[in-house]
Amino acid sequence: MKDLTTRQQEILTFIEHYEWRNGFWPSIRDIQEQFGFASTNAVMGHLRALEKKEMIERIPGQARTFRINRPDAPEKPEIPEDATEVVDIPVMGDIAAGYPDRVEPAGEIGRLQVDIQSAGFSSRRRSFALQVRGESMVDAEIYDGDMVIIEPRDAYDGDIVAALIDGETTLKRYIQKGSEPPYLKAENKFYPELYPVTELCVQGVAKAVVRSL
Amino acid sequence: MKDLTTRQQEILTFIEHYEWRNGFWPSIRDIQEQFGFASTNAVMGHLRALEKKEMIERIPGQARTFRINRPDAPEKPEIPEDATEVVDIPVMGDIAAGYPDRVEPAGEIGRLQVDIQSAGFSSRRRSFALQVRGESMVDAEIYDGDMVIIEPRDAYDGDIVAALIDGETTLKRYIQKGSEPPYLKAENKFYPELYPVTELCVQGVAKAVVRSL
DNA sequence: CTTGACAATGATCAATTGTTCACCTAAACA
DNA sequence: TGTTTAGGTGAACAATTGATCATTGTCAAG
Repeated sequence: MKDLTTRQQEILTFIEHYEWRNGFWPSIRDIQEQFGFASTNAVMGHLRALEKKEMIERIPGQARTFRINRPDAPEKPEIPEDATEVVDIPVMGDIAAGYPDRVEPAGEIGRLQVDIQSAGFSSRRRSFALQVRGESMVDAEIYDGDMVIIEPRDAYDGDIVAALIDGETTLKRYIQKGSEPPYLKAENKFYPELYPVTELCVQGVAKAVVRSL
Repeated sequence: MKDLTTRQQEILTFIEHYEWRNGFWPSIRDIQEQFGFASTNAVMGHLRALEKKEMIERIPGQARTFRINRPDAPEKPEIPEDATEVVDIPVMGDIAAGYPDRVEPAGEIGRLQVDIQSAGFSSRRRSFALQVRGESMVDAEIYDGDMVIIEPRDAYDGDIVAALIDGETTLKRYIQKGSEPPYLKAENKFYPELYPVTELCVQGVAKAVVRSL
Protein backbone atom coordinates (compact mmCIF):
# COMPACT_ATOMS: atom_id res chain seq x y z
CA MET A 1 0.00 0.00 0.00
CA LYS A 2 1.42 3.29 -1.07
CA ASP A 3 1.73 6.48 0.90
CA LEU A 4 -1.22 8.78 1.09
CA THR A 5 -1.17 12.53 0.90
CA THR A 6 -2.46 14.45 3.88
CA ARG A 7 -5.68 15.22 2.14
CA GLN A 8 -6.20 11.65 1.08
CA GLN A 9 -5.58 10.48 4.62
CA GLU A 10 -8.10 13.01 5.87
CA ILE A 11 -10.72 11.82 3.43
CA LEU A 12 -10.08 8.19 4.28
CA THR A 13 -10.31 8.89 7.99
CA PHE A 14 -13.52 10.74 7.53
CA ILE A 15 -15.08 7.91 5.55
CA GLU A 16 -14.13 5.34 8.16
CA HIS A 17 -15.29 7.58 10.88
CA TYR A 18 -18.59 8.35 9.25
CA GLU A 19 -19.34 4.68 8.94
CA TRP A 20 -18.35 4.06 12.51
CA ARG A 21 -20.71 6.75 13.69
CA ASN A 22 -23.67 6.22 11.39
CA GLY A 23 -23.53 2.57 10.48
CA PHE A 24 -23.56 3.33 6.79
CA TRP A 25 -21.17 4.96 4.39
CA PRO A 26 -21.18 8.61 3.36
CA SER A 27 -22.28 9.86 -0.01
CA ILE A 28 -19.86 11.87 -2.09
CA ARG A 29 -21.77 14.99 -1.18
CA ASP A 30 -21.49 14.16 2.49
CA ILE A 31 -17.73 14.22 2.08
CA GLN A 32 -17.87 17.34 -0.03
CA GLU A 33 -19.85 19.15 2.61
CA GLN A 34 -17.57 18.01 5.39
CA PHE A 35 -14.49 19.47 3.71
CA GLY A 36 -16.25 22.50 2.32
CA PHE A 37 -15.55 21.68 -1.30
CA ALA A 38 -17.45 23.68 -3.84
CA SER A 39 -17.51 20.74 -6.22
CA THR A 40 -18.21 17.06 -5.88
CA ASN A 41 -15.41 16.52 -8.30
CA ALA A 42 -12.87 17.44 -5.67
CA VAL A 43 -14.05 14.37 -3.77
CA MET A 44 -14.07 12.24 -6.91
CA GLY A 45 -10.43 13.01 -7.50
CA HIS A 46 -9.47 11.88 -4.03
CA LEU A 47 -11.59 8.77 -4.24
CA ARG A 48 -10.01 7.84 -7.54
CA ALA A 49 -6.59 8.31 -5.97
CA LEU A 50 -7.56 6.18 -2.98
CA GLU A 51 -8.88 3.48 -5.28
CA LYS A 52 -5.71 3.55 -7.33
CA LYS A 53 -3.68 3.13 -4.16
CA GLU A 54 -5.99 0.29 -3.22
CA MET A 55 -7.03 1.83 0.03
CA ILE A 56 -10.70 1.69 -0.78
CA GLU A 57 -13.03 -0.18 -3.09
CA ARG A 58 -16.31 0.97 -4.50
CA ILE A 59 -19.15 -0.33 -6.63
CA PRO A 60 -19.29 2.02 -9.62
CA GLY A 61 -22.50 3.95 -9.90
CA GLN A 62 -23.93 2.77 -6.62
CA ALA A 63 -24.58 4.96 -3.66
CA ARG A 64 -22.71 4.67 -0.37
CA THR A 65 -20.96 1.44 -1.25
CA PHE A 66 -17.49 1.80 0.18
CA ARG A 67 -15.11 -0.85 1.25
CA ILE A 68 -12.05 -0.02 3.24
CA ASN A 69 -8.95 -1.97 2.46
CA ARG A 70 -7.17 -2.28 5.73
CA PRO A 71 -4.31 -4.72 5.85
CA ASP A 72 -5.14 -5.70 9.40
CA ALA A 73 -8.86 -5.10 9.10
CA PRO A 74 -9.74 -4.16 12.64
CA GLU A 75 -13.47 -3.95 13.06
CA LYS A 76 -13.27 -0.80 15.05
CA PRO A 77 -11.03 2.10 14.14
CA GLU A 78 -7.65 2.03 15.78
CA ILE A 79 -7.72 -0.26 18.73
CA PRO A 80 -4.71 0.85 20.69
CA GLU A 81 -1.86 -1.51 21.28
CA ASP A 82 -1.88 -1.29 25.04
CA ALA A 83 -4.06 -4.33 25.39
CA THR A 84 -6.32 -3.34 28.19
CA GLU A 85 -6.98 -6.15 30.54
CA VAL A 86 -10.67 -6.74 30.82
CA VAL A 87 -12.44 -7.92 33.90
CA ASP A 88 -15.41 -10.11 33.30
CA ILE A 89 -17.92 -9.48 36.02
CA PRO A 90 -21.05 -11.45 36.78
CA VAL A 91 -24.02 -9.33 37.67
CA MET A 92 -25.74 -10.69 40.74
CA GLY A 93 -29.38 -10.28 41.36
CA ASP A 94 -29.95 -11.42 44.86
CA ILE A 95 -26.93 -12.61 46.75
CA ALA A 96 -28.51 -12.57 50.14
CA ALA A 97 -29.65 -16.13 49.71
CA GLY A 98 -26.13 -17.38 49.26
CA TYR A 99 -23.56 -18.36 51.77
CA PRO A 100 -22.99 -15.71 54.40
CA ASP A 101 -19.61 -14.57 53.22
CA ARG A 102 -19.70 -15.85 49.72
CA VAL A 103 -21.40 -14.91 46.56
CA GLU A 104 -23.89 -17.29 45.10
CA PRO A 105 -23.18 -17.63 41.41
CA ALA A 106 -26.65 -18.96 40.75
CA GLY A 107 -27.92 -15.45 41.31
CA GLU A 108 -26.21 -14.26 38.16
CA ILE A 109 -28.50 -12.20 35.99
CA GLY A 110 -26.02 -10.92 33.46
CA ARG A 111 -22.47 -9.99 32.85
CA LEU A 112 -20.52 -6.80 32.84
CA GLN A 113 -17.11 -6.28 31.37
CA VAL A 114 -15.07 -3.31 32.31
CA ASP A 115 -11.44 -2.77 31.58
CA ILE A 116 -9.01 -1.98 34.29
CA GLN A 117 -7.70 1.36 33.17
CA SER A 118 -11.14 2.85 33.02
CA ALA A 119 -12.45 1.75 36.34
CA GLY A 120 -9.35 0.79 38.19
CA PHE A 121 -9.85 -2.63 39.65
CA SER A 122 -7.55 -5.52 39.92
CA SER A 123 -8.15 -8.43 37.64
CA ARG A 124 -6.86 -10.87 40.22
CA ARG A 125 -9.81 -10.44 42.46
CA ARG A 126 -13.14 -11.88 41.51
CA SER A 127 -15.21 -8.82 41.19
CA PHE A 128 -18.93 -8.92 40.75
CA ALA A 129 -21.70 -6.46 40.22
CA LEU A 130 -24.72 -5.81 42.35
CA GLN A 131 -27.96 -4.16 41.49
CA VAL A 132 -28.73 -1.60 44.13
CA ARG A 133 -32.10 -1.69 45.79
CA GLY A 134 -33.22 1.02 48.11
CA GLU A 135 -32.17 4.55 48.77
CA SER A 136 -29.71 4.05 51.55
CA MET A 137 -26.78 5.52 49.61
CA VAL A 138 -28.33 8.37 47.69
CA ASP A 139 -26.15 10.91 49.46
CA ALA A 140 -23.15 9.11 47.98
CA GLU A 141 -24.80 9.43 44.58
CA ILE A 142 -25.72 5.80 44.34
CA TYR A 143 -29.35 5.24 43.47
CA ASP A 144 -31.93 2.54 43.30
CA GLY A 145 -31.34 0.40 40.24
CA ASP A 146 -27.68 1.27 39.81
CA MET A 147 -25.19 -1.48 39.32
CA VAL A 148 -22.28 -1.41 41.69
CA ILE A 149 -19.10 -3.30 40.96
CA ILE A 150 -17.81 -4.97 44.06
CA GLU A 151 -14.28 -6.16 44.65
CA PRO A 152 -14.01 -8.75 47.38
CA ARG A 153 -11.44 -7.50 49.84
CA ASP A 154 -11.12 -6.18 53.35
CA ALA A 155 -12.68 -2.83 53.93
CA TYR A 156 -10.91 0.25 55.19
CA ASP A 157 -12.40 3.27 56.84
CA GLY A 158 -14.43 5.26 54.35
CA ASP A 159 -14.96 2.49 51.83
CA ILE A 160 -18.38 1.80 50.46
CA VAL A 161 -19.05 -1.85 51.08
CA ALA A 162 -21.59 -4.50 50.23
CA ALA A 163 -22.53 -6.12 53.50
CA LEU A 164 -25.01 -8.62 54.79
CA ILE A 165 -27.53 -7.14 57.17
CA ASP A 166 -30.53 -9.14 58.26
CA GLY A 167 -29.95 -11.66 55.50
CA GLU A 168 -29.99 -8.97 52.88
CA THR A 169 -27.09 -7.44 51.05
CA THR A 170 -27.00 -3.69 51.25
CA LEU A 171 -24.57 -0.99 50.41
CA LYS A 172 -23.17 1.01 53.29
CA ARG A 173 -20.23 3.19 54.22
CA TYR A 174 -17.67 1.35 56.32
CA ILE A 175 -16.42 3.32 59.28
CA GLN A 176 -13.56 2.33 61.49
CA LYS A 177 -11.94 4.92 63.70
CA GLY A 178 -8.78 3.90 65.49
CA SER A 179 -9.17 0.76 67.50
CA GLU A 180 -12.90 1.15 67.97
CA PRO A 181 -15.14 -1.54 66.56
CA PRO A 182 -16.20 -0.81 62.99
CA TYR A 183 -19.74 0.07 62.06
CA LEU A 184 -21.79 0.75 58.95
CA LYS A 185 -23.40 3.99 57.98
CA ALA A 186 -26.11 4.72 55.47
CA GLU A 187 -25.60 7.72 53.26
CA ASN A 188 -29.13 8.98 53.43
CA LYS A 189 -30.23 11.52 55.99
CA PHE A 190 -33.61 9.82 56.27
CA TYR A 191 -32.05 6.52 57.24
CA PRO A 192 -30.61 5.60 60.59
CA GLU A 193 -27.00 6.61 60.46
CA LEU A 194 -25.51 3.75 62.37
CA TYR A 195 -26.11 0.10 62.00
CA PRO A 196 -25.47 -2.19 64.92
CA VAL A 197 -23.03 -4.75 63.71
CA THR A 198 -22.91 -7.86 65.75
CA GLU A 199 -21.37 -9.99 63.08
CA LEU A 200 -19.85 -7.82 60.43
CA CYS A 201 -20.03 -9.58 57.10
CA VAL A 202 -18.52 -7.51 54.38
CA GLN A 203 -18.84 -8.98 50.92
CA GLY A 204 -16.53 -6.53 49.30
CA VAL A 205 -15.77 -2.97 48.49
CA ALA A 206 -17.56 -0.91 45.83
CA LYS A 207 -15.24 0.16 43.06
CA ALA A 208 -17.56 1.58 40.43
CA VAL A 209 -21.15 2.39 39.63
CA VAL A 210 -22.91 1.62 36.38
CA ARG A 211 -26.31 3.02 35.67
CA SER A 212 -28.53 2.49 32.66
CA LEU A 213 -30.44 5.56 31.64
CA MET B 1 -41.51 -4.78 20.11
CA LYS B 2 -44.32 -6.38 18.22
CA ASP B 3 -44.36 -9.64 16.36
CA LEU B 4 -43.24 -9.73 12.79
CA THR B 5 -44.96 -11.55 10.00
CA THR B 6 -43.00 -14.21 8.17
CA ARG B 7 -42.44 -11.94 5.24
CA GLN B 8 -41.29 -9.09 7.41
CA GLN B 9 -38.87 -11.38 9.19
CA GLU B 10 -37.54 -12.56 5.86
CA ILE B 11 -36.97 -9.02 4.68
CA LEU B 12 -35.27 -8.07 7.91
CA THR B 13 -33.03 -11.10 7.78
CA PHE B 14 -32.08 -10.38 4.21
CA ILE B 15 -31.14 -6.81 5.03
CA GLU B 16 -28.93 -7.93 7.88
CA HIS B 17 -27.32 -10.64 5.78
CA TYR B 18 -26.73 -8.30 2.91
CA GLU B 19 -24.92 -5.90 5.18
CA TRP B 20 -22.91 -8.72 6.63
CA ARG B 21 -21.80 -9.93 3.24
CA ASN B 22 -21.24 -6.62 1.52
CA GLY B 23 -20.35 -4.17 4.23
CA PHE B 24 -23.07 -1.77 3.15
CA TRP B 25 -26.82 -1.83 3.14
CA PRO B 26 -29.04 -2.92 0.24
CA SER B 27 -31.06 -0.57 -1.89
CA ILE B 28 -34.78 -1.08 -2.15
CA ARG B 29 -34.33 -2.56 -5.57
CA ASP B 30 -31.76 -4.99 -4.23
CA ILE B 31 -34.42 -6.29 -1.88
CA GLN B 32 -37.02 -6.27 -4.61
CA GLU B 33 -34.83 -8.37 -6.84
CA GLN B 34 -34.01 -10.80 -4.06
CA PHE B 35 -37.67 -11.58 -3.44
CA GLY B 36 -38.73 -11.37 -7.06
CA PHE B 37 -41.17 -8.56 -6.53
CA ALA B 38 -42.49 -6.88 -9.62
CA SER B 39 -42.75 -3.56 -7.83
CA THR B 40 -40.52 -1.65 -5.48
CA ASN B 41 -43.61 -0.73 -3.60
CA ALA B 42 -43.88 -4.25 -2.24
CA VAL B 43 -40.61 -3.58 -0.46
CA MET B 44 -41.74 -0.15 0.66
CA GLY B 45 -44.74 -1.63 2.37
CA HIS B 46 -42.63 -4.03 4.38
CA LEU B 47 -40.10 -1.39 5.27
CA ARG B 48 -42.84 0.87 6.51
CA ALA B 49 -44.18 -1.96 8.62
CA LEU B 50 -40.73 -2.68 10.02
CA GLU B 51 -40.24 0.96 10.83
CA LYS B 52 -43.61 1.13 12.53
CA LYS B 53 -42.66 -1.86 14.63
CA GLU B 54 -39.39 -0.12 15.39
CA MET B 55 -37.26 -2.90 14.03
CA ILE B 56 -35.42 -0.69 11.61
CA GLU B 57 -34.64 2.97 11.14
CA ARG B 58 -33.96 4.81 7.93
CA ILE B 59 -32.97 8.24 6.74
CA PRO B 60 -35.80 9.35 4.44
CA GLY B 61 -34.75 9.96 0.89
CA GLN B 62 -31.23 8.71 1.36
CA ALA B 63 -29.83 5.64 -0.24
CA ARG B 64 -28.80 2.55 1.66
CA THR B 65 -29.10 4.09 5.07
CA PHE B 66 -30.51 1.37 7.25
CA ARG B 67 -30.24 0.87 10.93
CA ILE B 68 -31.26 -2.33 12.60
CA ASN B 69 -32.94 -1.93 15.92
CA ARG B 70 -32.53 -5.15 17.73
CA PRO B 71 -33.14 -5.38 21.42
CA ASP B 72 -30.19 -7.71 21.22
CA ALA B 73 -31.60 -10.95 22.41
CA PRO B 74 -29.13 -13.62 21.39
CA GLU B 75 -31.30 -16.68 21.09
CA LYS B 76 -28.63 -19.07 22.24
CA PRO B 77 -29.76 -20.93 25.34
CA GLU B 78 -26.37 -22.32 26.20
CA ILE B 79 -23.98 -19.44 26.53
CA PRO B 80 -20.35 -20.43 26.90
CA GLU B 81 -18.10 -18.36 29.11
CA ASP B 82 -16.76 -16.18 26.37
CA ALA B 83 -19.84 -15.98 24.23
CA THR B 84 -21.39 -12.91 25.81
CA GLU B 85 -21.69 -10.28 23.18
CA VAL B 86 -19.64 -7.38 24.35
CA VAL B 87 -19.79 -3.85 23.16
CA ASP B 88 -16.36 -2.38 22.89
CA ILE B 89 -16.68 1.28 23.61
CA PRO B 90 -13.97 3.86 23.11
CA VAL B 91 -13.78 6.41 25.86
CA MET B 92 -13.57 9.88 24.41
CA GLY B 93 -11.82 12.65 26.20
CA ASP B 94 -12.40 15.83 24.34
CA ILE B 95 -14.59 15.44 21.33
CA ALA B 96 -15.20 19.11 20.77
CA ALA B 97 -12.12 19.35 18.59
CA GLY B 98 -13.51 16.90 16.09
CA TYR B 99 -15.93 17.23 13.29
CA PRO B 100 -18.86 19.40 14.20
CA ASP B 101 -21.43 16.67 14.38
CA ARG B 102 -19.13 13.77 14.73
CA VAL B 103 -16.83 12.28 17.23
CA GLU B 104 -13.12 12.46 16.76
CA PRO B 105 -11.63 9.03 17.35
CA ALA B 106 -8.26 10.59 18.10
CA GLY B 107 -9.75 11.80 21.35
CA GLU B 108 -9.86 8.27 22.65
CA ILE B 109 -8.40 7.98 26.11
CA GLY B 110 -9.39 4.46 27.00
CA ARG B 111 -11.81 1.71 26.38
CA LEU B 112 -14.81 0.39 28.14
CA GLN B 113 -16.41 -2.94 27.53
CA VAL B 114 -19.93 -3.51 28.59
CA ASP B 115 -22.11 -6.36 27.58
CA ILE B 116 -25.46 -5.75 26.09
CA GLN B 117 -27.80 -7.46 28.49
CA SER B 118 -26.53 -5.49 31.42
CA ALA B 119 -26.68 -2.01 30.02
CA GLY B 120 -29.28 -2.42 27.35
CA PHE B 121 -27.87 -0.85 24.29
CA SER B 122 -27.67 -2.17 20.80
CA SER B 123 -24.40 -3.46 19.51
CA ARG B 124 -25.19 -2.23 16.04
CA ARG B 125 -24.92 1.38 16.96
CA ARG B 126 -21.48 2.74 17.49
CA SER B 127 -21.64 3.73 21.08
CA PHE B 128 -18.91 5.62 22.81
CA ALA B 129 -18.21 6.88 26.28
CA LEU B 130 -17.67 10.42 27.44
CA GLN B 131 -16.07 11.65 30.60
CA VAL B 132 -18.35 14.21 32.17
CA ARG B 133 -16.92 17.56 33.09
CA GLY B 134 -18.88 20.07 35.06
CA GLU B 135 -21.90 19.94 37.26
CA SER B 136 -24.62 20.74 34.79
CA MET B 137 -26.39 17.42 35.26
CA VAL B 138 -26.07 16.80 38.98
CA ASP B 139 -29.82 16.88 39.44
CA ALA B 140 -30.03 13.93 37.06
CA GLU B 141 -27.47 12.17 39.23
CA ILE B 142 -24.65 12.55 36.78
CA TYR B 143 -21.53 14.00 38.32
CA ASP B 144 -18.20 15.43 37.35
CA GLY B 145 -15.85 12.63 36.34
CA ASP B 146 -18.56 10.10 35.54
CA MET B 147 -18.36 8.24 32.30
CA VAL B 148 -21.46 8.38 30.20
CA ILE B 149 -22.10 5.89 27.43
CA ILE B 150 -23.54 7.60 24.41
CA GLU B 151 -25.47 5.91 21.65
CA PRO B 152 -25.57 7.92 18.44
CA ARG B 153 -29.19 8.33 17.49
CA ASP B 154 -31.86 10.97 17.22
CA ALA B 155 -33.07 12.37 20.48
CA TYR B 156 -36.59 12.31 21.76
CA ASP B 157 -38.16 14.52 24.36
CA GLY B 158 -36.71 13.78 27.77
CA ASP B 159 -33.55 12.08 26.59
CA ILE B 160 -30.23 13.08 28.05
CA VAL B 161 -28.05 13.98 25.11
CA ALA B 162 -24.46 14.86 24.38
CA ALA B 163 -24.60 18.04 22.35
CA LEU B 164 -22.22 20.60 20.98
CA ILE B 165 -22.62 24.01 22.53
CA ASP B 166 -20.05 26.70 21.81
CA GLY B 167 -17.62 24.18 20.45
CA GLU B 168 -17.81 22.12 23.59
CA THR B 169 -19.63 18.89 24.15
CA THR B 170 -21.91 18.98 27.11
CA LEU B 171 -24.58 16.80 28.57
CA LYS B 172 -28.06 18.25 28.63
CA ARG B 173 -31.66 17.19 28.78
CA TYR B 174 -33.33 17.32 25.38
CA ILE B 175 -36.78 18.89 25.45
CA GLN B 176 -39.19 18.92 22.56
CA LYS B 177 -42.83 19.59 23.22
CA GLY B 178 -45.18 19.05 20.33
CA SER B 179 -44.13 20.91 17.23
CA GLU B 180 -42.19 23.57 19.07
CA PRO B 181 -38.49 23.86 18.36
CA PRO B 182 -36.40 21.70 20.66
CA TYR B 183 -34.14 23.11 23.32
CA LEU B 184 -31.64 21.89 25.85
CA LYS B 185 -31.93 22.05 29.58
CA ALA B 186 -29.32 21.71 32.28
CA GLU B 187 -30.27 19.62 35.28
CA ASN B 188 -28.74 21.87 37.89
CA LYS B 189 -30.70 24.55 39.65
CA PHE B 190 -27.66 26.79 39.69
CA TYR B 191 -27.29 26.66 35.94
CA PRO B 192 -29.37 28.48 33.38
CA GLU B 193 -32.27 26.22 32.65
CA LEU B 194 -32.61 26.80 28.98
CA TYR B 195 -29.98 26.88 26.33
CA PRO B 196 -30.63 28.86 23.20
CA VAL B 197 -30.17 26.45 20.38
CA THR B 198 -29.55 28.03 17.05
CA GLU B 199 -28.00 24.99 15.50
CA LEU B 200 -28.85 21.92 17.49
CA CYS B 201 -26.07 19.41 17.18
CA VAL B 202 -26.85 16.28 19.11
CA GLN B 203 -24.06 13.74 19.21
CA GLY B 204 -26.14 11.02 20.74
CA VAL B 205 -28.27 9.90 23.61
CA ALA B 206 -26.92 8.88 26.99
CA LYS B 207 -27.66 5.25 27.77
CA ALA B 208 -25.64 4.55 30.88
CA VAL B 209 -23.38 6.07 33.48
CA VAL B 210 -20.22 4.52 34.81
CA ARG B 211 -18.48 5.96 37.84
CA SER B 212 -15.30 4.82 39.49
CA LEU B 213 -15.41 5.07 43.25
C1' DC C 1 11.37 25.90 -18.60
C1' DT C 2 8.63 22.03 -18.88
C1' DT C 3 6.39 18.13 -16.99
C1' DG C 4 3.57 15.84 -13.95
C1' DA C 5 1.57 15.08 -9.46
C1' DC C 6 -1.86 17.19 -6.56
C1' DA C 7 -5.89 20.08 -5.44
C1' DA C 8 -9.90 22.27 -6.60
C1' DT C 9 -13.91 24.97 -9.33
C1' DG C 10 -18.27 24.99 -11.97
C1' DA C 11 -21.49 23.12 -14.76
C1' DT C 12 -23.88 19.28 -16.55
C1' DC C 13 -25.52 14.67 -17.24
C1' DA C 14 -27.29 10.24 -16.24
C1' DA C 15 -28.00 6.44 -13.31
C1' DT C 16 -29.51 5.01 -9.06
C1' DT C 17 -32.76 5.08 -5.73
C1' DG C 18 -36.55 6.45 -2.60
C1' DT C 19 -41.40 7.87 -2.81
C1' DT C 20 -46.14 8.11 -4.04
C1' DC C 21 -50.60 7.29 -6.26
C1' DA C 22 -54.15 4.28 -7.84
C1' DC C 23 -55.65 -0.21 -7.78
C1' DC C 24 -55.79 -5.26 -6.90
C1' DT C 25 -56.24 -9.96 -4.21
C1' DA C 26 -56.90 -12.85 -0.31
C1' DA C 27 -57.56 -13.92 4.31
C1' DA C 28 -59.29 -12.67 8.88
C1' DC C 29 -62.80 -10.61 11.54
C1' DA C 30 -66.94 -9.01 13.79
C1' DT D 1 -71.92 -8.19 4.78
C1' DG D 2 -68.67 -4.66 5.30
C1' DT D 3 -64.01 -3.72 7.20
C1' DT D 4 -59.44 -4.23 8.29
C1' DT D 5 -54.76 -6.07 7.61
C1' DA D 6 -51.15 -8.15 4.98
C1' DG D 7 -49.22 -8.51 0.54
C1' DG D 8 -48.79 -7.18 -4.00
C1' DT D 9 -48.85 -4.79 -9.17
C1' DG D 10 -47.68 -0.97 -12.29
C1' DA D 11 -46.52 3.41 -13.49
C1' DA D 12 -44.72 7.73 -12.82
C1' DC D 13 -42.08 11.12 -10.30
C1' DA D 14 -38.42 13.47 -7.89
C1' DA D 15 -34.53 13.51 -5.06
C1' DT D 16 -30.23 11.68 -4.29
C1' DT D 17 -26.09 10.54 -5.96
C1' DG D 18 -22.17 9.13 -8.92
C1' DA D 19 -19.77 10.40 -13.16
C1' DT D 20 -17.72 13.45 -16.53
C1' DC D 21 -16.62 17.54 -19.10
C1' DA D 22 -13.39 21.61 -19.42
C1' DT D 23 -10.41 24.67 -16.80
C1' DT D 24 -7.41 26.82 -13.19
C1' DG D 25 -3.70 26.95 -9.97
C1' DT D 26 0.35 25.30 -7.11
C1' DC D 27 4.60 23.18 -6.46
C1' DA D 28 8.44 20.12 -6.72
C1' DA D 29 11.42 17.40 -9.89
C1' DG D 30 13.95 16.88 -13.96
